[in-house]
Amino acid sequence: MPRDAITYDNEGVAAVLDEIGDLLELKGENVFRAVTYRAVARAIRDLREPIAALVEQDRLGEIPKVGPSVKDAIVQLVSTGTSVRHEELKAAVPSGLITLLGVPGVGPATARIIYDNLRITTVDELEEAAKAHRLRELPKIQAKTEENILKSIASLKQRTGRNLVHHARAAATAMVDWMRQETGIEAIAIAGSLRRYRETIGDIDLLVASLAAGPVMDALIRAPSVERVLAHGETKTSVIVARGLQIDLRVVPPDSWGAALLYFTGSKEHNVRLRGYALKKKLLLNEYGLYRVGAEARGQEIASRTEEEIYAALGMAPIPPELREDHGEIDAAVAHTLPALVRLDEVRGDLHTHTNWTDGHDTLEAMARRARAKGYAYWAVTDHSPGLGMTNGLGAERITARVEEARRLNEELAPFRILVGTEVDIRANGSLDYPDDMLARFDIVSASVHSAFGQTKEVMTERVLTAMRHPLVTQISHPTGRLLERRDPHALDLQALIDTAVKTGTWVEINGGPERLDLPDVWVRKALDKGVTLVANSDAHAVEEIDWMEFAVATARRGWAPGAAIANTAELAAMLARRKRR
DNA sequence: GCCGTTTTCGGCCCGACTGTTTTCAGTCG
Repeated sequence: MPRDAITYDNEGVAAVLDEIGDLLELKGENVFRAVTYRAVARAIRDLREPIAALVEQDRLGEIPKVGPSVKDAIVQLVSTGTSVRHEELKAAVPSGLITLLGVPGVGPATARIIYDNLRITTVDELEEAAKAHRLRELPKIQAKTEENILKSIASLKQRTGRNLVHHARAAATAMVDWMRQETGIEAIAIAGSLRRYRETIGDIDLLVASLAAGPVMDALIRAPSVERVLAHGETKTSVIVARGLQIDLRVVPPDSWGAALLYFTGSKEHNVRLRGYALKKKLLLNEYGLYRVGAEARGQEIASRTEEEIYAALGMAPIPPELREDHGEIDAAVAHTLPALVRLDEVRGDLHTHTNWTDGHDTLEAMARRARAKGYAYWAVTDHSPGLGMTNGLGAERITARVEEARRLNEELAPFRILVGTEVDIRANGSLDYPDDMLARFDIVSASVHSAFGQTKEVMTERVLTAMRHPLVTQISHPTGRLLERRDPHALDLQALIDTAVKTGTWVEINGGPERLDLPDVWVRKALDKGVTLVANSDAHAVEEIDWMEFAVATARRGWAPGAAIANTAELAAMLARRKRR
C-alpha cells in the first residue's frame, strides 16, 4: 500500500526488519532473535516521526530493543536502502520459503522439512505436492497434516481479504444470537479486534462464561453457517463460516470472566506487555486470573472476575479496549494519565449525511426523524454539489426548496435542528463546485475530493490545502479518500493537511463509513498532537447508516481523542460558534 | 538480539489444541 513520505520510510524499514525476523526463524536460529527484529519493526511502524530523523540525530537507542546489531541494520537501510544482515540471510535461506509460512498451519519447522525434501517454494507447488500425496512421505508429516495443508490452501484462496467491521459485526451478532437461542447462555461477549474496533477484522472471537463447555461448543459446531471445523478441544473451538471468516470460541468458568475477556480481547501485543509488567511485580497473568507467581496451581487468584479489577490489582487505571494496542497505553494507565476518551453518548449531532435528493436512499424527513430519535440535538444534510454528475448534485433552485423543507420540519421537530449543508466537490484545480454566494447559504460546508485521484502528491496536496484555506469551508471530509480493501489512499501530504487545518481552523472529519474510517486512527492521534479540531460523522446514505457514527467515534477513541477534541460533541450554538470566522 | 530494584548470563507471556508422538514439538492467538 502506498503511504505518505513519512510512514513510507518507516514502513520500508519495518518491512525489511520483519523479513529478517522470518529469515532468522527459517534458518533455525534462536527465535528470540527473530522476536527482537519484529518488535523493533512494530515500534518503527508506530513511531510518530520519520525513522530517518532518529538516525540523523543518533537517537535510535530511544527505541526499545535496538542494540548494536539492529541499529546497524536500520542505519544501513536508511542510508543505502539495503542491510548487510538482510542480504546475507537472503543468500542463506532459499527465496520463496517465506511464502510457505503464509499457509496457516505451516510454521518454520514444517516449511523447512518441505523445502529440504521437495524444494517447494510456492503455494501452488505445495498444493500440487499435497494432492499427489508427496507430503505424507516426509518425516513428521502424515496424511492428516497433508489434508490440513490442502484445506488451509483452499481457505486461503477463497478468502478475499480482511473483513470490514460492519460485516464482521453482523456475522458475530448472528452467531451470538444463535448461541443464545440454542444454549440459553447469557454470558457471551464479542472480544478480539472487533471489540477493539480495528479498521478491518481478521477472525471473530467469542467468549462464553460457563461451567459446562461441551454443550456450548457443540452449539457452535451445529450452527448452519459453519463450513469447516478447524479445532475442537475442551475449552476452545474454531470454525470457518461463509466467506472464509473464522470464528474462535473460548469457554471459561464464570470466575475467570474478566481475565478471559482481557486475554481474548487482546491485542496480542497488549497482552504480552501486560503480562511482562505483571511479572515484574512477581505476578502471573493468564486467561484464568492474576496470581502470585507459584500460586496459580492452587487457584488462589488475586483478581479475575472483571477487567477493571485486574487492571486495578496491577496498579493501573482501566484501559478501554480501543487503546489496547501497546501504543503506550500501559505506561499511561500506570501513571493514571489516560485521556477520557470521547463517548458515543457525548455526540450531539451528525454533520455529514445524504438523502435521496442526491445519492442517498431515504428522504430528508425520514433521516431527520431518525437522527432526532437517536437523541441528537442537530443534524446536517450535506447532499452533493452538481460537479459529480452521477450523484445528481443540487442546483440553486433545489437548494432553495431544501432550505424551505428544513424550515418547515424544524418548526415541528424543535428544539431539534436540521442544518442545511453541502458536501461540495473540490475540483481538480482546488476550486470549489459552488460559487461563494451559493456556499454562503449553507450552515455547514463540507469539502471533499471525488475525482482526479491520480494526481501527484504535490498537486493533490495543494488542491486540498487550497480548499481548506477557503473561508466558507467548515470541514474536510474523508481526507485520504481510501476505501478499505478496495482503493488506496490518494497521494496526499497528511502532515501538511494537519498543519493547514490548525492554521485555517478547518475541521477534519473522521468518517464512520466502515469502508472509509477516514481520517485513519493513527492520523487522528497525530492530528490531536497538533491541536486539530476533529468532527465525527456517519456519512449515512440511508436511515440505518446513521448508526455508523459508532464507527467514527470508535476511530476517534482509537486515536486517543477526548470529547473536547470533537466539534460535534458541543451543543448547537457552541458548535456553530466554533466554525471558521466568515 | 536484548536486557537488568534478585543484572553481565539466563531468560524472554502464556496456554490450548493437533498430530505424531509414548512425553512432546509445532503452531496459533
